Amino acid sequence: MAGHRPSSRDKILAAASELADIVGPGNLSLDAVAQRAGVSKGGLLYNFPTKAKLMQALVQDYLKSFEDALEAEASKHGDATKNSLTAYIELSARECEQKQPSAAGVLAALAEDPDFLNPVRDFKRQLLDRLKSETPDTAKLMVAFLVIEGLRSMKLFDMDILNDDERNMALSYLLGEAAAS
Amino acid sequence: MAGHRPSSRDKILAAASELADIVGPGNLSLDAVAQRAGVSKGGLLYNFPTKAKLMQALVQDYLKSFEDALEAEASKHGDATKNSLTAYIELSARECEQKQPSAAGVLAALAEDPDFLNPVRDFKRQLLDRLKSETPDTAKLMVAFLVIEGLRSMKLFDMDILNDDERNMALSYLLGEAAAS
DNA sequence: CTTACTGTACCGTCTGGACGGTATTGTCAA
DNA sequence: TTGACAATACCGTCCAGACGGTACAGTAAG
Repeated sequence: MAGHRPSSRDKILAAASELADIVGPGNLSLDAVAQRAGVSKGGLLYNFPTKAKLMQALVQDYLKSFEDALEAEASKHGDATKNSLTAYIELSARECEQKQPSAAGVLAALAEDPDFLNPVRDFKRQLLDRLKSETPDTAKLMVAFLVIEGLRSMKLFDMDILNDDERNMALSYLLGEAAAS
Repeated sequence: MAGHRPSSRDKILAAASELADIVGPGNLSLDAVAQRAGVSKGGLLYNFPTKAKLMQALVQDYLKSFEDALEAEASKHGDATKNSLTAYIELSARECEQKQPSAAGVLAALAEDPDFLNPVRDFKRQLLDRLKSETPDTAKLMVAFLVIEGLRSMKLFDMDILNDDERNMALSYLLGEAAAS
């Protein structure tokens, strides 16, 4: 009762992501998710009537946390001391350093059916459009956006190709270019 | 060893990639692959004793075609009229425009077990090291490398977030920066 | 009475892979 | 030349188990 109780729904979502990370994105079974979430299978299916619904929720959850982080960043220095591209780069740099378990859930959704990623595509296109309207140099924006996508994909695949120095080099280059705009 | 006419092996590999693209990376079954390749399941299992071996071959195949393209690019203008980073950017730009079905096979391997991507990581790290030794400005190299990774990941996920103009803007910016090094 | 589950039993389907068989092509001693 | 054998490259069937999903009776809390 005391504190914030994690709902079954949240426990299931977290368990699904963690499990996807452990067993591989394509080997996620409802039985295993229910067990890890400390929920009966009937309970899981009460919250998510089908596996597809679970996958959609996993993606929505991922997008939601992304959106929240963006909003938090925006309200932190709400006025125009920094341009929005700079804010986005800094946010992404910070996200790069911490691991985000929910990403594995997105991969599980992808494995099930690539169409589950459509909301991600739409979200990113919207984000890019917003950035575009607030950034004078489109070429530099594209470069920055793509660098961050590259970084994000590496993290998604858990491929630590770059070391910290190399990552920071790219990021600070971007920040310099963004400030010069 | 390697036959000239399309061997069963090659047909199976192609069928697997195509099918992964159709049914989703995580829903690839040996039966379906065999059927599409025009081979019996026994025949498939003769060429690839386990599903894991198939997945490994899919990844190797992908890497091989990547490697071949790089080598072809290098021998095309073998001497130092262009630096190697410029060559890599141009190659990637060209790859961006054509669709590559083998990418779906890589996703299937990922869905099965993320560790199957280890050879990809190693290959890319090696590539980056080579580029690093031949490129004076490391920061610009990192930016270029990451932009290309971003582009590649979008293609992998079949997310056409950017239009041609936007893509070319980023690419020509990179080319300009690379030439200035 | 409703909400939010638990727990168990069950169903039809699909899956990886084992296995035994077979046609074709070499290899090689007599 | 021939007959015996072996290797290659598959085919087709079968199976134990896992899977998503259904059904339903029970229950504890508000």
